[in-house]
Amino acid sequence: MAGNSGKPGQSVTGKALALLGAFDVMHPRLTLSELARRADLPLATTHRLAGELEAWRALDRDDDGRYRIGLRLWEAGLLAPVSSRLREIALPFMQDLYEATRENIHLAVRDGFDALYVEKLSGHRSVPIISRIGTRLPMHSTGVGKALLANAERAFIQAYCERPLPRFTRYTIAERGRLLRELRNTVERGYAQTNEEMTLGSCSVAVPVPSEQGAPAISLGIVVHSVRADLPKLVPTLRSAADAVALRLTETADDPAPGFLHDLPPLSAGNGGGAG
Amino acid sequence: MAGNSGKPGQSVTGKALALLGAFDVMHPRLTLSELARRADLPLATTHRLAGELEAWRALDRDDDGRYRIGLRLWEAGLLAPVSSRLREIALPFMQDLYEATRENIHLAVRDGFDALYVEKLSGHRSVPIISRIGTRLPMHSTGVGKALLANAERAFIQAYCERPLPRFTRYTIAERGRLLRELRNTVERGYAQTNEEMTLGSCSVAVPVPSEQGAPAISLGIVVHSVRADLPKLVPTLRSAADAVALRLTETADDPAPGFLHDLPPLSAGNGGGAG
DNA sequence: CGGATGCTTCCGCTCAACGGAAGACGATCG
DNA sequence: CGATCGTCTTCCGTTGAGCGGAAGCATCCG
Repeated sequence: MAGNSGKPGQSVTGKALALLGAFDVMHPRLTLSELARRADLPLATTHRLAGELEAWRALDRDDDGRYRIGLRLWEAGLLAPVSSRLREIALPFMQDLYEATRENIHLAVRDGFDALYVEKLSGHRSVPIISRIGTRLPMHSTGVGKALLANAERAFIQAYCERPLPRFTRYTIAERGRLLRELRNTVERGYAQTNEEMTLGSCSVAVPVPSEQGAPAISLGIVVHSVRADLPKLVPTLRSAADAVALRLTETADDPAPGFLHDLPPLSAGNGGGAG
Repeated sequence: MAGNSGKPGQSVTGKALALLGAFDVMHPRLTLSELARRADLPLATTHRLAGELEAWRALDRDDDGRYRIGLRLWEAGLLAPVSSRLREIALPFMQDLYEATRENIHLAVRDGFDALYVEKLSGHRSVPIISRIGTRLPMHSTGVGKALLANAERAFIQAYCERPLPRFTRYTIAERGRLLRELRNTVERGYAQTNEEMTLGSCSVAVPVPSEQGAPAISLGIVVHSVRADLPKLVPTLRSAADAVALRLTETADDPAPGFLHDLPPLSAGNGGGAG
């Protein structure tokens, strides 16, 4: 870097991004030293860069001096297509599903080898589960995950199965052969199902959201208490919601800015300009 | 910058952030040239930096080469307290409100002179309105905004009123004196109300979420068709939801990572490390 | 085919970025 | 109360990462 020591070859941008990447669900608040350690950067460097990020409000500071992800970064992130298009379109349908069941409703996309949770609705009556928006869970142990995996390309499924398959409960399908069979069943049935495979006490059904070749894979699912035996009954409702989402997605494929957005009123804050 | 021309005094980090800041609701997809123009950077510089951001997946590219906000940035943004704490806590209560009314439910915080929408629930039966998660609307013309403004410090209200007050419909309260009177009423009543002040055809009620001194100001509101005359009837429900949210917020004030998060399973993708 | 527009690569110059070191601060301990 | 430790902040001389104009491509259009 433009400097006189340290390991060369890392760009400033890379370092700044490493700082952002130092935060995760388990570590949403970090002291300067923790930040430096986790991003693997010298303290002085971390201090300077974090200061710039803070000035732009990509980071915020707590009263106790800890760093957190800032409002401005949150705002920017919401412009990602998963949120500004997919979530926006799917939400009303998910609400319908919620009204019908009052259970956890999940919307996930495939990203790498994970199911990435894009939206989750849950009320006070829903089973508490670990999924959260923006987190990743494995594809072989979750409903939405299985729906995504079962409908992926053959080579992808193969690659997935060749990796270690973590086991979470005694019901998790962690054996290659069984998983492959399960996935074939899933495709035939047209929907995925889990029974206490991620968490004891909860089970789920999920369906793929039909998508064109090349478009990101999406799925929609419901998680309920394992005592409910009539899960498959929910499948038709689920499927019609998924189909409706797919339809809206193709209909609005090339809207520049989604929805009915006339010009927004003049804003005031949060436009602090570049740091420097 | 470490370079040989251009306007000095701008840091690399500042430029990278300027690129992120070039995206907004009206411009969620940008070509390289647009990006360069909007961020006010030379094309070559934009190209290089955008490339690094893309490598980290802070940006993505469309099939047609346009840049968009990337998944990784979206994930990072979700770690901001507004999302990972406030939204997480408020959502079930908002669901209850939605079940009871099937109307638009809004959660907003005060940021600068704007009401920043943190969460919005709406189903197919709700009035379509322009609010979206992550967008800002003025405080004098929206329900949640008035609830925030009315309960702000005296000096802040003063400062707000001295700025121009944009008018959106013929019902918008755009006169200083009337606005101040309206805000006093709001405080006395204990809830804010709007009647077609932002959009013709819709009106709203909102209440502040009680918060400690120094904590960010939050409010909760409902937007309905203007034909519904019984809006104030909703206030008690709304208020008890707001109180419940406030209580949960103080109860969980210093949880490190929210909720019941045992260690997450091993992730695979989306951890591409720094760009270089 | 000429001209306009937009994307990508090249490359030598230079100053922004670097980070060790030292100072300030605060908490804990004997 | 002085010593020790951990954390945060500032300073400053050195240098290679970043710079961006310019040239090269790729499309599109009349």
